[in-house]
Amino acid sequence: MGAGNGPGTFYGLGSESFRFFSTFLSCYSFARRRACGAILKSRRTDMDLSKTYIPQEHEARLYEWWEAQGYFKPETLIEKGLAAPEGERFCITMPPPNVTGILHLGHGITAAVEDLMTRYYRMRGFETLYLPGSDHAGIATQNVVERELAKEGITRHDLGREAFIERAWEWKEKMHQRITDQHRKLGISCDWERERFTLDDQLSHAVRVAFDTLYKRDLIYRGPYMVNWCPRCESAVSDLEVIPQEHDSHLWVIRYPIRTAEWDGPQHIWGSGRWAEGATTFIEMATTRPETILGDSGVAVHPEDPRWGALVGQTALLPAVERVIPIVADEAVQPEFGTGAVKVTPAHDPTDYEIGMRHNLAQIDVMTETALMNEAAGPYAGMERYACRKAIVADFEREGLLVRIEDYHHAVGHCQRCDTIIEPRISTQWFVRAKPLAEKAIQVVRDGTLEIIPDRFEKTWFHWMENIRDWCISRQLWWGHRIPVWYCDDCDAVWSAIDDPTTCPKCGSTYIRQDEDVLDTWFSSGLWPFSTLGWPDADAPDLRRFFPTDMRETGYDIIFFWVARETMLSLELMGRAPYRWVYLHGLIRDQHGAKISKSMPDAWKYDPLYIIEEFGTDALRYTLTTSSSAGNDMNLDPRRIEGARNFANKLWQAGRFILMNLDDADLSGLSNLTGLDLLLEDRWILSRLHRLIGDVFGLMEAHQYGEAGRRVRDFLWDEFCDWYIEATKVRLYDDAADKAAPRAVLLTVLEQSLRLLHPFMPFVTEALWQALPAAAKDGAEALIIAPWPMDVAGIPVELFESETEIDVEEYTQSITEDSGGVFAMSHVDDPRKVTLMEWRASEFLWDKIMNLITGIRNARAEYNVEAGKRVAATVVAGEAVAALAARQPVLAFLARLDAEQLAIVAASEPLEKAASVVVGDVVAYLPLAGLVDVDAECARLQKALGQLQARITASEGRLAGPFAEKAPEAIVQRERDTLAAMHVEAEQLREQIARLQG
RNA sequence: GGGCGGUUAGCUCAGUUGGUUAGAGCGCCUCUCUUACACGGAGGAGGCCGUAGGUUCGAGUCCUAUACCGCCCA
Repeated sequence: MGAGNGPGTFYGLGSESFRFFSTFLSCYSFARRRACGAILKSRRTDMDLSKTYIPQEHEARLYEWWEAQGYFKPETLIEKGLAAPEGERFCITMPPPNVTGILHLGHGITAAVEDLMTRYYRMRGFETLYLPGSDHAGIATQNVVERELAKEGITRHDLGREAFIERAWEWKEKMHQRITDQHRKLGISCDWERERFTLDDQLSHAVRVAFDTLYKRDLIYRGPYMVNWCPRCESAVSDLEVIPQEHDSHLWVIRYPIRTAEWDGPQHIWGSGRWAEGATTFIEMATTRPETILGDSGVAVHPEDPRWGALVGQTALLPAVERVIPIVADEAVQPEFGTGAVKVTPAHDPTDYEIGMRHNLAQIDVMTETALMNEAAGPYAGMERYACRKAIVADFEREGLLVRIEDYHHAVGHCQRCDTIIEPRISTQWFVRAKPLAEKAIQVVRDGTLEIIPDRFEKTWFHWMENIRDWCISRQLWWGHRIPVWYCDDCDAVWSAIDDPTTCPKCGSTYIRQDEDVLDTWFSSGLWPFSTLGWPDADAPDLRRFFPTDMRETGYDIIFFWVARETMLSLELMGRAPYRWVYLHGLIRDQHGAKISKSMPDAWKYDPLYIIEEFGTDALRYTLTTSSSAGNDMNLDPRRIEGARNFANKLWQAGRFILMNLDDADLSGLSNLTGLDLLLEDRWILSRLHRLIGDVFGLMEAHQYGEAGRRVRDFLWDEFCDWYIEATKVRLYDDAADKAAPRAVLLTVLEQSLRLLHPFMPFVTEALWQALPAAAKDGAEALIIAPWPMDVAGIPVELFESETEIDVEEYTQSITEDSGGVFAMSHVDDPRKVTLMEWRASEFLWDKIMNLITGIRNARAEYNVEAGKRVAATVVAGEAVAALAARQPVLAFLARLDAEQLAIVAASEPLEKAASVVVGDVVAYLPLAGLVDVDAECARLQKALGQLQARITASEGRLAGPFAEKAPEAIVQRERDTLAAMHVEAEQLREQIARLQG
């Protein structure tokens, strides 16, 4: 190997395609110092791209090569002069995947979109950093590790905290390795040397500083409040971690006896069936959770409810535990629900908690941390909560206190991680005061500092932020960042510290202990955009250079979990928003819109690794980036992936074709395309490329990535492959023809298109690009760092765009007057502008030729002309005769006409017994001897005329109405032009019909 | 209950300042293994853009209402 900068340094692949590749690379590095024509020549004789594109032959080696070359690192871009040291930069931090398991398509689209952005900005010449990492995912990881332990028949308590954490680290190492491998397979160009993990020392330090800062600002507090308790995880969870699920359940209507003068308590024991004997007055109410009866400390009715007004102020006797509870009036009670009275269980229901606070009712916790009934539950102590429910309902029935049972459908909160039913419970926890943070987060979105794409999510953002509740951040787990708060056993001091203290700062006691709990995992990932860059070290170079970052790209499903928290924490700790844009992609579902889960029978079809194996990474990435638009879900149809695979191959074939047709070409003309003898189709494709580059740039800047990717594909397949490449065959297959122009244009268009497509399909584009001759690359050493196209042959995409819409007539005339095909406009002084106008004008004539060819092919098909048969034709071209005649061979080739018998004339008498193809004012006659049936031909033309006539009528109607006065002049003029053209074509059709009938 | 999104060809989806005849892939029909490509090529069929109103010279696109599907929040 030459300078050792080729993939061959890393892999010794023996395929033919690869041999060419390494040969070429060695040539390339050599060529940087001196001309290597001879080597280039020998290269082509033994080179051969594989017959089809085989992703496996390229992906791994290219990835390793890119990485080894340092292309993923911003430093490399500076060193190579591809980005300016203090110039524009682009930074995106990867949403850290959980170390719980393997990647799915959600991670796939995240990686694909983020890498697309990264590669785009890198090629744009920005100092670009895509920073990877992973998340310890506290509760989720702890759960999977516990499940692993369960297989061995042990619990985390058997192991103890330290040993358990060791096990969790082992798990993390294993999963992290797998996740990283998969990300590499996806081809993402992130800087692995900057990879972070939320439990890294530095990031853990950041968590402590963040906590300490917020605590000292009184934005973190601790206290006993109603929280969502997961009895399986034995931990509090935040509001967002509770997933409501619809359930078919019951409404139990029960009654409690009122203490009266006649009856002030039971004479018989609970369960005897005579407990309520003698009671005269009852208050009736409904509950969905009978087991919480045991924790009731009151009954509430609406103050204006006439049914129960008389009872307010009296007391009821709570069955089973015989607690005397007051009947209170509270606005929160909905009179229309159930009986209008509700039991109040302040320790087990958020609403009841509020009511209890207002009326000073006791908070009686009747359950343990694992949701067994505790001693406060009296006779039910020790029972599991749902067993207790059953038992207590039975007892109520026996005692005549169960009025009825109704069917009831309602939503019950489940733990996001383990699906256990959440038990609302009073518990002492740590909270972040969210309101002041949310106000700033609202502000930055309102004033446009932070832009959310698509913008409809801003509304969601505001709504959530405006109704935000304090964030419970403590978790009763072992895996995570331990809360940096210490308690002194001697003086009861409580304080937060960044470094572990050894003594109490107040009394000096050494009897201090750290809080047992850990922080919510989102607290640490909420620091991600700056902790990964070195914060809290304000002088960390990455922090200074890359913060605030530019993009947060993620699924909209975690906008609150993560994006909102990142933003709030960044605004509070850094004083500014963590990024400029939030780009939210949609969720991926299967082809029928069902959520993809491991339990689906065809889940394997949606495994990214399977897809990569089967279709290649590029196919997956192209599909994920172009199959939907921002914020919208995607029903991923495997057929689309197949289509993308086919596209990669199509591109490969185009590359093969071009390389095969270079021979020992002199490619010196590449740098000065406009100096070559460019024919109509050359100018056309260059014009199309010029437009494409401009459009794609606009789309990328507008974050319309999917549309950009589709445009490039459409251009490559429908214009470049189907028309341009086909058209060049006329010259490439003709030994007498000038091949320099088509070769140069083929190479230029392919090379520039590969750049545009690279962010979408990094591997096939790089592999192909590496195979192109150095002369076509404008000095770039790798496609991944090749500059983003902004011009074609020195004509910038933004040049005079509005002024260059060409007057077609002027152009056509200028070449009918035998100007040698050169378009001259004396009043335009900038030669680039003249060229561009000429290119634009060529679109008009080439369109005409394409339409003519399509029309002829259509007629051939209708007359069942043998596919390969060359037929004679006469084209009556009117004033386009010079332009068409100049491209006579292409017309003959693409329409399968007999070049010897193809006449292109300005005017002619209609041909007898010929099919006619009418395109505007041009008519092609195909004398299909013996095939043309007059009636059939008439019908064919009549059909075309009928369709055209309908459009003419519509157009005339439009122009006769208010349209002509009210619509903008340009639009009206266009309509007039169209109508005129349609009249011409209709006239031609009528003539043909008349000829046949006459 | 509040909010958001979707509803476009048989299927999966594009369609961003309203402007000629609404597009793609796959599938379907006819032909074609023509020396880049059958993971291909040529030709073709297929849509009153959920429904009803409205604004406008002009609506898939803007407004209102409504139906169905989905999501988020309470």
